[in-house]
Amino acid sequence: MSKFYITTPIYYINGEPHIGSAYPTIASDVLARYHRLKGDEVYFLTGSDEHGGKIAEAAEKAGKTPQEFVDELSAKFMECWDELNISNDDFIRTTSQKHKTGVVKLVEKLKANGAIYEGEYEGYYCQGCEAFVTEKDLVGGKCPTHLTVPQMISEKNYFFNLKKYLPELERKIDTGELKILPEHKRNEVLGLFKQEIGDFSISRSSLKWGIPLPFDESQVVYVWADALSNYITALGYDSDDEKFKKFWPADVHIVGKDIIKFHCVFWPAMLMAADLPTPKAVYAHGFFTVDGQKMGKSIGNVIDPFNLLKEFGTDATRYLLLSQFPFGQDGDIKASQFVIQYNSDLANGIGNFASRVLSMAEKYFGGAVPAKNNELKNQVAEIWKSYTDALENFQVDGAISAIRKLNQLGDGYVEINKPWELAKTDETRLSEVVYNLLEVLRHLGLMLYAVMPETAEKILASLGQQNFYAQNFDLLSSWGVLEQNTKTEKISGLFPRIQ
RNA sequence: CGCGGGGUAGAGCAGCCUGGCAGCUCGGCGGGCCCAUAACCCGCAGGUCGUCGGUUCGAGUCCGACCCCCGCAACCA
Repeated sequence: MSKFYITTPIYYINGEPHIGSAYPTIASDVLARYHRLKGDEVYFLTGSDEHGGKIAEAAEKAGKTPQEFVDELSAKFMECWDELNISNDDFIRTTSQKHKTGVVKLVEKLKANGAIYEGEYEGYYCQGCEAFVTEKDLVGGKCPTHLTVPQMISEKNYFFNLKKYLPELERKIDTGELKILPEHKRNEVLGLFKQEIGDFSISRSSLKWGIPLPFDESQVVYVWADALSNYITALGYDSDDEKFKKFWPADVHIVGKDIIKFHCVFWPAMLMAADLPTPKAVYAHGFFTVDGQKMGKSIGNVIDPFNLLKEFGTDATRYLLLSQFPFGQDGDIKASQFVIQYNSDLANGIGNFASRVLSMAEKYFGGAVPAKNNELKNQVAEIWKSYTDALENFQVDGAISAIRKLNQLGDGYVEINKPWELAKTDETRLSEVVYNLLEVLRHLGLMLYAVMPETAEKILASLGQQNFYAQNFDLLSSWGVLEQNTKTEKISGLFPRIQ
């Protein structure tokens, strides 16, 4: 039994949870559930990034203190994950005491190891925003919100000596000691090393809403040093030694492609500087457009996960989001496609298959599993292989393809064998066919568990397999687990059609 | 010369790394079936794979040039 530590990004909560944060969270949940089913000891972490100027600003706009503001929003995120049936083991908040002490210890360690030096940060500073702005933010040389010309000022900052760690880091990425996936993202990161990568500042004096720097309390730990640390502070870096030792390094950080550089360069370098192992893999997922356009409030095409949940329910929402395009690539989501796909894959596909198979068992055998038969053993084993291969490589969409294939195998098998005719002519053959169908349904349920846990449980329960996750996975995924005379029960309305 | 993604059937996508029958889902059309959630199965139509050139016995795939679209990202460290 091995361990599996998987993380999502921690979301910057200056707004409500939306589909952009739900997507990687669901995908990570699928991977976490798969590994648990396999028997791995899993630690699945998500959380919220709650410091920084933007949050202070948003809080002020809402007439709240920053702490009140993030308390409310982080609760919203937790509620959303709860409704999506996310099985995270912890939800790390960067304003939590556990995190703060961890960050302080990490920064002290970096300082002690000589990885931090004092320097000057130069940039345009907008008095109105009370923050540094980049030239890109300016409109006609002025701050777009305050319509003033920002001043070029410099302040004392503490810098992280990134350069010192780059050659060793490049080697790790090159040799695959730190895997960056998908492949093209790895090339992108290696490309960064060919350009100049400058040291970055890990503190700010102009910010108030953050963690005070232990060796200079006039400064605050700058966001990235603060946020990235969550992956170790959640495990109790320097406070809960046992948990930390057991799960660190992370097996995979699931990240958005916008934050690759921070996760593949800054973060591993910081870890190296603190004498800690680097993560085994960073997996970057893609972004999506909605109906061909970038999702945005101004366009009005934002998809709210709570609305999807209301319309389709937890399991279908999970399925629909993950099946739009390959995980790890960009793609487009069409709102109109959801209903179509729900009906075809879930109602007509999985729901109907479960329904037809279980009612045959009921009708022809009085709801008892007939004698075993191995006719579909090899075909199902092959589909399992594509399923596990996909998930071992974080290809969540590949698992969905395997599920579809198994569903098709089952439906096709019904047509070929025509049980309704066998019922009149050949009782023995009928029992073989129905056994095979029930066993296919069991495998389908098992494969569904990672993606649609509630549906999986319903299907497996209908076959008398309530305690499936407590069992040995190799056995469980092999053919012929369903014992003769096991009681079956019909399910109704697994996925009712949507008109 | 900032960086990245992309252009393959009516729609959405895979295939390209590692060249060898152009594939999947939805939709359309036709047929079959009656176990099932008006579900399921089979077949058909539909593509000069963005353009031009090159390499090759063979190019969607490799090389070069060009055209066009999108993003720099989830509301913004």
